[in-house]
Amino acid sequence: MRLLIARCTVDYNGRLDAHLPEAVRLIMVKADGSVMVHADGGAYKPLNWMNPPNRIIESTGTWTVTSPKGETLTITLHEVLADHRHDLGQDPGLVKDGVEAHLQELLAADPSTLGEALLLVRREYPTDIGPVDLLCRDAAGRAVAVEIKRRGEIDGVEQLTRYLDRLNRDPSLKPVRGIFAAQQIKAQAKVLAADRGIVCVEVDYDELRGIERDQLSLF
Amino acid sequence: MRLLIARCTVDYNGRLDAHLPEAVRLIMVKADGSVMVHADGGAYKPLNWMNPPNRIIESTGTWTVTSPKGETLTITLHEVLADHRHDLGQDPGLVKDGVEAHLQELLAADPSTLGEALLLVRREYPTDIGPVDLLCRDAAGRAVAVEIKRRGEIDGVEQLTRYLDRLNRDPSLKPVRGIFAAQQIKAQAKVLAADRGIVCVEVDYDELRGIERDQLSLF
DNA sequence: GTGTATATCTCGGGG
DNA sequence: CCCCGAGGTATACAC
Repeated sequence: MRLLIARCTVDYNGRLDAHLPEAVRLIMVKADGSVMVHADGGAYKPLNWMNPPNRIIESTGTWTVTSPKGETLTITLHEVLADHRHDLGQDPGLVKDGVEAHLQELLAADPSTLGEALLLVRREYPTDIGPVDLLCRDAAGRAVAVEIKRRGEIDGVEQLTRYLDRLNRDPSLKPVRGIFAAQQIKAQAKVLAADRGIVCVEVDYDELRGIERDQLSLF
Repeated sequence: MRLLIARCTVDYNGRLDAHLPEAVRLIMVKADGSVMVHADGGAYKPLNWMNPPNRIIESTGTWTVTSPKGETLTITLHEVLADHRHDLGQDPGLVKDGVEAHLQELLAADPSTLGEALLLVRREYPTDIGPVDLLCRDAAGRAVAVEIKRRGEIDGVEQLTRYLDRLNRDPSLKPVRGIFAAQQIKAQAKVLAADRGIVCVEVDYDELRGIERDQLSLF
């Protein structure tokens, strides 16, 4: 990684055109060819950047960074105040917990946590406009589509509505009803869901995880 | 701005839980209190970060960053390889061109570029679920709602549909029809729009800008 | 590769 | 303050 502190002007031409007037900034060049221009505030997004892969041409006082997609970043260096180089090596990577995928796993493992007797048919059940998070059958054998979000907002209800519309065109499934599950569901989303006959369920992630742990500890 | 190169482990607890095993990384602390932990790849997103405002407590070998929202970032320093400090000063900021706002300006200035005689009623016409990009009247005096996107995708059609649904509840506007305008519209979005009686128009931004320039040069 | 959905999205604007 | 919409969104994942 190379860290340059320099008084510079920067021009980006690509998906849009952008220009940075002269000022002192941090220019970061990563081992994979990424280039970022940072100001001393406004975390964490750089003012300008180029995603890898890139070709970096360094001539006197000017860096030209080109991507295969035809984007260019031109950095004009007026004064270089520091130029640090460090070898960081490969990063072992981030371990995450608490995102939607986990919630989906937990609910797939036991759909009855949604408040009624449900049997999982398939996770990521495919339709021609995208996959439904869970497709289940209820006690009476009727199809139930479940859309899972970490935070339930209006877009999620729209999404589930589109899926229901699609699924209900399949005679082997029809009639399909919907359950919208999330850790928290916003009032607007609840109103829209109610309007469309979709049931809302707020699930407690920590509790769910606790239940799973308890079940595992039985063995 | 402070730039630390250090062998470290990092833990984030907040909107989710995340952990970084021991490795050499860049730790960037900005003047506004932002903290970012970068690896030597994977532009431009940090592995971990905290947005300002923050309280940073530095004790021997451990940094604890706390936000008012109850998020915490704990950095354990195993070995500090470098510690650079630089004063960058205030940044004059970025100048952009070519985004949706500009497209909206150009179409507002001359809605007839959408392919028929239209008269602008108002930009950002307010409804209680959000503002419609353009509200116009056609040659026959009928209301037309226009949704503008840089790239036309399925979400944009959903958005316009919601607006039309709202606007059609207003007797002074009803019936309102929709035009979905974008530089490029995806096939799926076109299908959904057609299904809902919404007209799709692909506009050429460069040409539009050219026309504007020509008109200006008449004066 | 395209299409779809997620994100500690970030960021800015308006009520 | 929240809510909403845009983004050079980036990123992962299924088809």
